[in-house]
Amino acid sequence: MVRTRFAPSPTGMLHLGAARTALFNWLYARHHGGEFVLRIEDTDRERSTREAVEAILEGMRWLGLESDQDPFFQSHAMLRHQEVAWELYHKGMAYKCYATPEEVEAMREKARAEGKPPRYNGLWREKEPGAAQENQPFVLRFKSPQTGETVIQDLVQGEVKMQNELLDDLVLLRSDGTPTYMLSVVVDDHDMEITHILRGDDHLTNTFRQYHLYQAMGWEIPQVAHIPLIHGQDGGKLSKRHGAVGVGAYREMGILPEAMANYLLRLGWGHGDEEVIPQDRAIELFDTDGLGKSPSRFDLTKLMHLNGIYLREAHDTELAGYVKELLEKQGVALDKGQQALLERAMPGLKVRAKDLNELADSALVYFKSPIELLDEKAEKFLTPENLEMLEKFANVAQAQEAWDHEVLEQAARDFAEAEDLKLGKVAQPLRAKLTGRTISPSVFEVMELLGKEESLKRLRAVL
RNA sequence: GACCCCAUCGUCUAGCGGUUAGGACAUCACCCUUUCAAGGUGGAAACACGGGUUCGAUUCCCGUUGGGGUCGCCA
Repeated sequence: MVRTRFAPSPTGMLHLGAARTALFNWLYARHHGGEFVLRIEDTDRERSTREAVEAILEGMRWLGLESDQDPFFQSHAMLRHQEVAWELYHKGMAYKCYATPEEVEAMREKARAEGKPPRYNGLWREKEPGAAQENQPFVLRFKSPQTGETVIQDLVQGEVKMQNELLDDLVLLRSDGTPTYMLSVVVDDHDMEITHILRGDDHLTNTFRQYHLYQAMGWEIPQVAHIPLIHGQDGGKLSKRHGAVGVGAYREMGILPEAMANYLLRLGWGHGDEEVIPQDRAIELFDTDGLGKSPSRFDLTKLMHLNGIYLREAHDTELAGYVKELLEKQGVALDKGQQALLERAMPGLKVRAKDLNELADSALVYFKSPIELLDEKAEKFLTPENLEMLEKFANVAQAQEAWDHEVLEQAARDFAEAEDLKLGKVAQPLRAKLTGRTISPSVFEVMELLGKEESLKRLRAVL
């Protein structure tokens, strides 16, 4: 059975790249009817924080990427990792290295100077510790093969080769006895029976070193797929200087999780001409053959476009729920009647918004008075002549028996004709007076939803 | 610096030896229109370069250039 994992280290926000990796792993498992698990790689206790774990879980929940098991914390498996390290040692596949960090650094410098890859030179590989090493600190290093080449079959990159002499003897246990990342991932992926690893291609070179660890333990090697990283607009690795990199920030920008997931899916993965791919369709289509080999740039504009699409297709009840919350945050509480109004107003509002914040703001015309909302552009429409004209129109409106947008629009058309005005010359001042803004859904729709009483009240109010 | 990876419109991508090189975002024009959106129609826009292989290369191979990644007792 297919089993994938997402293994973030909890040192900050849920990065967009990480979110995409999580999404791919989740989709791969779902597509193949397998399982998806979350492993928190918190072995660096200096940098790992409780808040970061929360942010990751929160982000995953938001994106709808539920895992099939409770999150596994790597730090809890430390004993197991050490056990494997010592097993390797007893099998003669690892050795104690007494070189100090300074000595190792010197080796690197020397190699660098010789134009070779900076690496540990294997000083203690065959050397037996003498009396001088008694009670001295040491690290446990893995005996990496020094000759031949390693070939891995990557689901995305294809066949990738590496000369083994380029690999140095990686540290398995630090001088304080704690396991390193390189050891822990391998042990955990094996113990958790992970069959497929989809991760950023910054891990590609690690794969060669991990390969030999699997071999040394006689373990089966999982399939790997290294996906190119997400870059910023300038082509560099996506980082803070490109703007928001945490999914939480996009949530706050009013992005719908469905849109975020769809956008992330299409960054580095494609299926013909399909652009709008909701979750169930994504599960149906996703596989590694659709993954691209070249890095892609993050484009906020396209994300926003997709958000608009999902916004328009979203259920009015759902959107009204989001908006209600956002309005409450700004201190605008809605009673039951207003909530119903909000939902009815949604079709007219959602086609005009590109994110939830805009949507919430546009809904204000129904809940705040024109005086409160009045902006400069709208004010310009409220000239003495226009106000006079609107007074006349108020009488026309009041005379209407039925109160719906069609009737009102026809009344406005007739009125405009009688006054020898274009409809726009009536509608725009009307909008300004009614909403305090120059942008809103159809004024006639606004009037219908506001109701006759409220509409006339606003129309006749002295600003 | 060494090693590894990548290279189609500005961006995301389709293409898997023979296509008028397709779609989407953005952009421009027009239409619709009470504003703003949405929508409709149309336009401009790409195979990085140089060698091969082949009857024929965007597609296969090599090199150049450009970009990215990795070289920790971080993960």
